[in-house]
Amino acid sequence: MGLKPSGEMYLETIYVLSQMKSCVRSVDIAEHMNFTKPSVSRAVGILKKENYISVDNDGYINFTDEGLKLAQKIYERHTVLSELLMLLGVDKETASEDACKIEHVISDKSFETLKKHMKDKQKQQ
Amino acid sequence: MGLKPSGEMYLETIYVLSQMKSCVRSVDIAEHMNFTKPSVSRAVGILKKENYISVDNDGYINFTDEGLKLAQKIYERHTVLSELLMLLGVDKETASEDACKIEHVISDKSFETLKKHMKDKQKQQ
DNA sequence: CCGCAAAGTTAGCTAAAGCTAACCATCTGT
DNA sequence: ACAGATGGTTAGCTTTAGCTAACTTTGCGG
Repeated sequence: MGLKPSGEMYLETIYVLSQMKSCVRSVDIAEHMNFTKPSVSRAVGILKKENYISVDNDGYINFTDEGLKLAQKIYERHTVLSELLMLLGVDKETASEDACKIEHVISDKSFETLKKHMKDKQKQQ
Repeated sequence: MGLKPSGEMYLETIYVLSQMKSCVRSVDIAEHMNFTKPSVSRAVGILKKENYISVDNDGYINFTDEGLKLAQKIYERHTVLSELLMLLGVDKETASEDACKIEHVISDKSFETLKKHMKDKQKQQ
């Protein structure tokens, strides 16, 4: 039935971590998000049950096709939104924080519009 | 401790209703937001307890100074954000829906930046 | 005056998503 | 070989914010 902001946040974190290190475990997520192990354990269980990730016997997490697609989508939103805010003069810290919130609630339609606007703006500068 | 998105949404709704009709009651909010009376009853109780509104003996709702200020702030965010999205080409419906979500999570800093950008954009067109 | 409709409240359910405490299973170092 | 660290899970608490069912209060119409 589609992920909630919280689930998307976990997925995005897994994506980011998977680009920084070869293998991602629950404990890495907990560390990175500053959540407790049980919280992560449950969230990972849900992502697995809903077929966004798989977890092998050693506790290493891998995306399913659907999971990867969604993670990349969220991550793109994050980067585009924070770049856009920064382009307009918002400091990096704030831009990233706000992008983190907006990325989970904005519609595809609005996001694509903003993305196009950002590209144009980027060119003309 | 500051209102959550849900509380802000109620406040904004009261503000909008108060501009459409002389008096606002809980049942009007319920009608407008498509929530049940008990849900609204609790929310109104919280807004009252936290001093954003007062409710007189007849059930009519009025803002406190703080409540009005916050309601106007949220409402301004809503209008500016949806105008901005529309200016960039997003349809009214979607723009309003997205504004509704973003208005509760964006920082003052980013909002003011976007607002300024919108004004500029508005002028040059 | 009786009865109904409208407005509000109370009690209690649910789901989401964080938490702690406590436990289990490995793996490692002396 | 066994103690402790590391990683994960289970059970159960808390808050938020929606819901239904059922109640109270009030104001009318006939």
